Amino acid sequence: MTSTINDIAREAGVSIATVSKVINNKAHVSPDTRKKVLQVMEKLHYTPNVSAANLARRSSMNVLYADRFYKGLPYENPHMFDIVCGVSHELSRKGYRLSLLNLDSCGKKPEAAMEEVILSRVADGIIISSAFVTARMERLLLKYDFPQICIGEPAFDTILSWIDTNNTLSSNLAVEHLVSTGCRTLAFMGGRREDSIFMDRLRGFRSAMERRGLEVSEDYITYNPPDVEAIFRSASALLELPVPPDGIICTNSLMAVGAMRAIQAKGLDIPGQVSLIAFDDHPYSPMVSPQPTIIDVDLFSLGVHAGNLLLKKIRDPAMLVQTYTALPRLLLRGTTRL
Amino acid sequence: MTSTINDIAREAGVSIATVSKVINNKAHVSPDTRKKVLQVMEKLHYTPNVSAANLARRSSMNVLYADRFYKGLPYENPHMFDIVCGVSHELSRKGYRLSLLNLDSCGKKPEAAMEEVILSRVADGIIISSAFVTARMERLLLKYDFPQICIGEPAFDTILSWIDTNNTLSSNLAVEHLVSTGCRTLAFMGGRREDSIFMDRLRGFRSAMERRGLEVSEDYITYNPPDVEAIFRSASALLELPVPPDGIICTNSLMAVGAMRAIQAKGLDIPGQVSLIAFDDHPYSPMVSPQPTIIDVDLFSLGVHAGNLLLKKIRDPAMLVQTYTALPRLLLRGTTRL
DNA sequence: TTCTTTTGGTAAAACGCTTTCGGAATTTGG
DNA sequence: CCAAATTCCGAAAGCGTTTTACCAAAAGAA
Repeated sequence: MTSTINDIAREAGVSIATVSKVINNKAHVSPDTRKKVLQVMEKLHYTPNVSAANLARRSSMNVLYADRFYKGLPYENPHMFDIVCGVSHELSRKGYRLSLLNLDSCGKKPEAAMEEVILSRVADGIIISSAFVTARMERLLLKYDFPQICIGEPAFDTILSWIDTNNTLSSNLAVEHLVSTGCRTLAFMGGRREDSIFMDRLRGFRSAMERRGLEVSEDYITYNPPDVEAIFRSASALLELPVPPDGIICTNSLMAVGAMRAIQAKGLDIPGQVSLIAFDDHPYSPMVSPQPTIIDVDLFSLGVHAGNLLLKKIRDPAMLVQTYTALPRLLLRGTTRL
Repeated sequence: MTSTINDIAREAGVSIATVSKVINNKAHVSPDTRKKVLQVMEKLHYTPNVSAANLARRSSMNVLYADRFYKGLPYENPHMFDIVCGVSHELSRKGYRLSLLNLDSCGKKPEAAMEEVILSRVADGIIISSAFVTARMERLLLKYDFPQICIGEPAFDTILSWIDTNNTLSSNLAVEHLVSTGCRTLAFMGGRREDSIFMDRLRGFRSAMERRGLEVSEDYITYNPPDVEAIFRSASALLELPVPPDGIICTNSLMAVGAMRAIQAKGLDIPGQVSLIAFDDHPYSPMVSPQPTIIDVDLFSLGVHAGNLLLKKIRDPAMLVQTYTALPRLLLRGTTRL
């Protein structure tokens, strides 16, 4: 059927040990022999059997991305795929493969599924959504000293490695930009109180304001459900305040749309009378007019970074814990002044 | 270190052959022995080594999803991830794993990468984007009789298996809905002529119109670049025609936005004076007002179907070629009459 | 009873690699 | 020029499973 290392060895008149050395670019093979072996490999269309190599080498050249991959997920989390692409890109450049581990629909508890994965040696490391990183999960990963990177800072104190976006810095950047373009009264439109990402951004907002000696009244901070109409009302209320805001920070694009509609409904000019800045870019930005100024993060790069970090840990098990936060960037568009 | 099948056999006082039978749920093991072995496995936290099993069994319980996974991809193709999720979900339910094969950044030509993948036995089958299905690729897959499903109908006549959305039927559904809600003059806003998906939809549009005995003049068919301003002008031009359309079919959401702006700029009512229907739903639909009526496809299910079909082929190599087209669905929202 | 199946189990041979170890040949150093 | 080191290569021992071939004992069929 397909050729094996034995066929190559026989045909090239060498031992399989030598062929193995050629395959893995190891030393102690003369240029002539190497060339000969390579020719035969080429001729017989030889490709090493991955399972056999994995077994002998005690490694799979494989990494898992552990998360929930379910219906409509791009709707809930339209950005997650960007990270996956980044990881995959980096790994495949380095000769590794990325497999998806569906921690939801494999019929087992996440921790059980994880232990099985580790013991079965199906992967050399794992990239795991911090949504699945419980204390038990942490213990498991540490127990086996399994190379790992969490996507998102875990919700508890941990000594696992993680990477995340810098939400505090993002808020700071937003405030900085609004203030430097002349805004005096800032409002903040957040999501639900339970959502840590919003709360991080709110914390960042408060500290950024404080650092600049600007006062922040609770009246200018709103918490909104993911519903355009509710957001519209919430933004309208902000504009009714005795001193209405001249700069609004929206923690996502949906809020940006609701807020913009409210501003326009009041007949106010954007960015002439009210500036607006939103978090997270998305494919349909051009749909709104004027196009919103955005603070976001290059998630593809974040994925590349995660892959890179994990590979380092795999190659050097002694490597220490790492954390990394990606810097936000400002996409200057039409809803803030220059 | 971690326990092997030998440890289990010794501890349970049986041979490794018996343990193997227990692991794989095979016959010829007495209930008592089976129970005993299972207990020992549980006790020693035993999980079979995947590489060893793969090698012996000559299969990998792994499937590849071959496509381009690159920066900003969710922007170009925000729906692709939904398919991946569907495939992953179905496979993991059946005990298979899904790996991503980046046909772009692995440093080889797609065909070379594919041959390597097949020969290395790293996967039992492949799901491949038809963007990569060339004639050479087809020959390769057929030569090795490698289980495969194309995502999207290949651009040439092929005997490979594929699944796709039914663009013709989608157009038909759009026409049907518009006509049945009283529209008389329909316009069609397509993308670039090079893009097969648009052309399929256009073909479907023409035949649907013909079937109803409705005339379709070329004036009512536009080809647009992915740029809101251009789309806006194009839609405005449509509305300037001697007999302006009272129903517009937009082949994606961007066009819907451009068209809606043009209609509203003319002071016309949606859907009172002009109805509008667009292809493909997306996470930011609620951002536009009124929310567009949409024709789309459940891509997650399409992915599930693809995974299912591939698994069948893997388990029964004699299975014949299959094609499948997913039925579109109508999401009735605010831009068409009832 | 006697012959045939079925059941429960084992030993041993793959599966296709990597790696260690040792030996011969060659190069280097002093 | 000789000892020491280095290079090149092969034999053989794994790696941890699955599977085949075979055997004894039990069950069924006649």
